[in-house]
Amino acid sequence: MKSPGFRGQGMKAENKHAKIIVAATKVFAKKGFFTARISDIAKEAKVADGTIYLYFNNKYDILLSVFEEEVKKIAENTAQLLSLETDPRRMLEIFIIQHLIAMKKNKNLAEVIQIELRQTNKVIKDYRDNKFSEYTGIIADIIRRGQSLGIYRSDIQPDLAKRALFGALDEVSRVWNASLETHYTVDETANQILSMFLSGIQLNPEN
Amino acid sequence: MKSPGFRGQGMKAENKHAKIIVAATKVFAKKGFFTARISDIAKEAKVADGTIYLYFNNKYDILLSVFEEEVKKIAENTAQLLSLETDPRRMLEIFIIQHLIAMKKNKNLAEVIQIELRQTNKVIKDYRDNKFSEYTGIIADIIRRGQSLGIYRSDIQPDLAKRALFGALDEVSRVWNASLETHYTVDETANQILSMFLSGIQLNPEN
Amino acid sequence: MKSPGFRGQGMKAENKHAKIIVAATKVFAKKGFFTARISDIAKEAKVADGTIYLYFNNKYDILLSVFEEEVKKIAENTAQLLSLETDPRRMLEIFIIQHLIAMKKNKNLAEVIQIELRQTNKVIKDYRDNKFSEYTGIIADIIRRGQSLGIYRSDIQPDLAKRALFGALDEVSRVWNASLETHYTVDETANQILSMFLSGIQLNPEN
Amino acid sequence: MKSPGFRGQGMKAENKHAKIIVAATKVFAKKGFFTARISDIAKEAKVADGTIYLYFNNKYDILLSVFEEEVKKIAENTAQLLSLETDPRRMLEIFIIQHLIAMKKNKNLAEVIQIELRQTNKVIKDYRDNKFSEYTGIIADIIRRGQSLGIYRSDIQPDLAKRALFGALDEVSRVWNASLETHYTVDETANQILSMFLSGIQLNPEN
DNA sequence: CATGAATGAGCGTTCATTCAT
DNA sequence: TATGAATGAACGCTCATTCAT
Repeated sequence: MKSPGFRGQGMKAENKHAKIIVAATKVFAKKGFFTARISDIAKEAKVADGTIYLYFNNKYDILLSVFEEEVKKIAENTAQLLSLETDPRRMLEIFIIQHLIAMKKNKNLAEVIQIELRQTNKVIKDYRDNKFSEYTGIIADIIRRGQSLGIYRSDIQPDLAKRALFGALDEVSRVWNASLETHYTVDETANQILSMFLSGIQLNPEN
Repeated sequence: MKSPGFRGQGMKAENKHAKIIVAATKVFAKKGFFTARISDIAKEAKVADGTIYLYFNNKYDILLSVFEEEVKKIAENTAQLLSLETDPRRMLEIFIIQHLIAMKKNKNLAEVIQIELRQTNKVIKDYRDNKFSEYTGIIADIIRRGQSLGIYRSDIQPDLAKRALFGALDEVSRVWNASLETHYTVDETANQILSMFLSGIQLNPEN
Repeated sequence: MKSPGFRGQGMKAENKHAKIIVAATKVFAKKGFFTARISDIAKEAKVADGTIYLYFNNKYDILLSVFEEEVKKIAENTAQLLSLETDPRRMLEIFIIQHLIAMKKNKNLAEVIQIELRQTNKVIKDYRDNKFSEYTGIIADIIRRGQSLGIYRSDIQPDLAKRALFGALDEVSRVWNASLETHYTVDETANQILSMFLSGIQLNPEN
Repeated sequence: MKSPGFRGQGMKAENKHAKIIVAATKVFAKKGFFTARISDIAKEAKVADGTIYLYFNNKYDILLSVFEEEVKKIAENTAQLLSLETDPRRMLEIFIIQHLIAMKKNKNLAEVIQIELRQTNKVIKDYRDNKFSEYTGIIADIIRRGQSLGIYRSDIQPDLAKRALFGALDEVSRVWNASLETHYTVDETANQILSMFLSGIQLNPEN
């Protein structure tokens, strides 16, 4: 990420940076990282091709920035909501709902996270995962808390369950964008996933 | 996919086709579809660049072929094993284990399925999903069978559960290739996923 | 070359123009004309990129200005010193020494003259040569004077000798900047060149 | 420098490589390295742009190759002719004549050597000079031989004289290409330079 | 069938120049 | 005058695809 000076920028620069991020998210989601052209992003953002390079080092830097900035928003929002809760069951519910809401609200972003970030090379993946781990790590934390409270089964591996839940959410919300089948509302979906997952990991399932 | 005539091919042609598929699977898994070059595949297959075009129409055709052929193997293998079973619980177990075994055995393929097929454009995705649906549809079928037998909760949407389970398996096995964390054996993983998922969808979970 | 109005400039403008010339000379010498960026010059001159276009029409105009202004200085200085002399041998000595001193003193300029002005196209070269001819023409004039005085060999072609001497001085002083070998002082070098050249063109060499 | 395989190339490949070298020499001479476009060279060589990259790594590699190959020819030719001579005066004559002949015969090359190789950065210059030193070093060797035989003045620094002579030849032949003035024949020019230079460095000049 | 040299369309990126402030 | 963000034309290079051998 770059930034063209900081004199009296105030808002102009911020706007342009944001405009490019939004445009890139849209274009990447629609065409994929490799198929997307810089000129596509520029056109979408209504700036010149060269302008993009005033704010980003290269094409991949745009992808990373899109990822970082957008994921940060979700992660922070979710973390904040969770800080008000103590019941691991409610916390799981919150995470699931928030994730699905975010994915549904920003379909472009969903694509970017789910699809584009599975590309490129290992180095990039590592970087991505470090960032992403912070987010998915929330799930594992909730599970561990539930286990220490005797609510969740102790034989469940938090890291495995974390992946299983994230994978389930990821695949489920992918449908919304691919629009391959009739799809369900966020609430329906969240309920289904939550009830399955909760029953699956709870010690004494009562539903 | 092409086929270079049928004059006196006998076996050579089949061998070359197969060699290219294997090479492509390896190269796509390692470098990704867009980053992989035709010459990489040719070199890996010990074949001239031009030879590839005797067996495939274009680069994307190779990807599709890799997908079709390899997925067909898994699907057929799984279908055959399932035909010997009637208990929806056992059937789910078989599916999960077989999928994870296949992913672990053929890491290249796992990457191709999980990563490469999330790229390219919508048209491709649709095509992919039609093919892939046959495979993941197995899960939905098992669930419906379990529901009609009164074993699985009737409030569970089979198509949603199908996606949730596939997503969970997909994400869980992704770790094996990315090797980001200490990972579990196939059996461990299968047990965890199975027990979570079974408890989650069973009407009266007793395990 | 431009000139930004003449309202109340006084001195500021002159300073800025000069600052840019100095900066450009330095940058061109270091990076070459084509590799040098306007922003490099602007940064070196501690001026905004756009400011440069208040004083020069374009990048090439800067190069020309650098050349013109700096060569003019040398030419005028040399011409003034020569006006006090009548002996063609002393005049040649003066030219050689002055040229080498100038090159040594202003290494950046030396690079600009020697290297940068050999780039660009024919049109430019012609222009350059017209300007430069005034300077190198001094050598031919000295030789002609010496020939008419019967001191220099009449079979020597002044224009050829002019080029030979300038080429020798040019190449010899190039070493100082490229610092490829142990190099000699101005005096040493001047003596060597002078004694060689004088012996070469004198009618009755007595040294 | 590259080469596309070595199976049964025999002549085709060689031809194409040579064609590109010739075309590049011509284009570089006409437009200069930086102003020359790869597509110019390709067009001149009647090949596709991409073909050039089958034989050269990049644009600069073409320049280096042109330089190396052409200078090697001159250097080898001159060295061979010199091996038949022992008189330092004749040897100097041979060098001067051969150099001027080569420059006159291949005007494109002359430009490339004289102009283009003064560009780019220090690293390149060093490389150039190492190569070029082998050639200009011949002059210094001749002078040293003449000094040890008592024919050339011992107070002359061979390395300085070497540069002076090369610079003189360089500048003199530059005129042929710039065609700025009426110019002399090779013989005329060689005679003038030789007689000046010989008189300049001989111990007892008798001409 | 097999080869791999040749092709050329296409894209990421740079940077001289402009212009609104 | 001065600034520097914005522009967009231009180019080096890649690589999927073709085709003469």
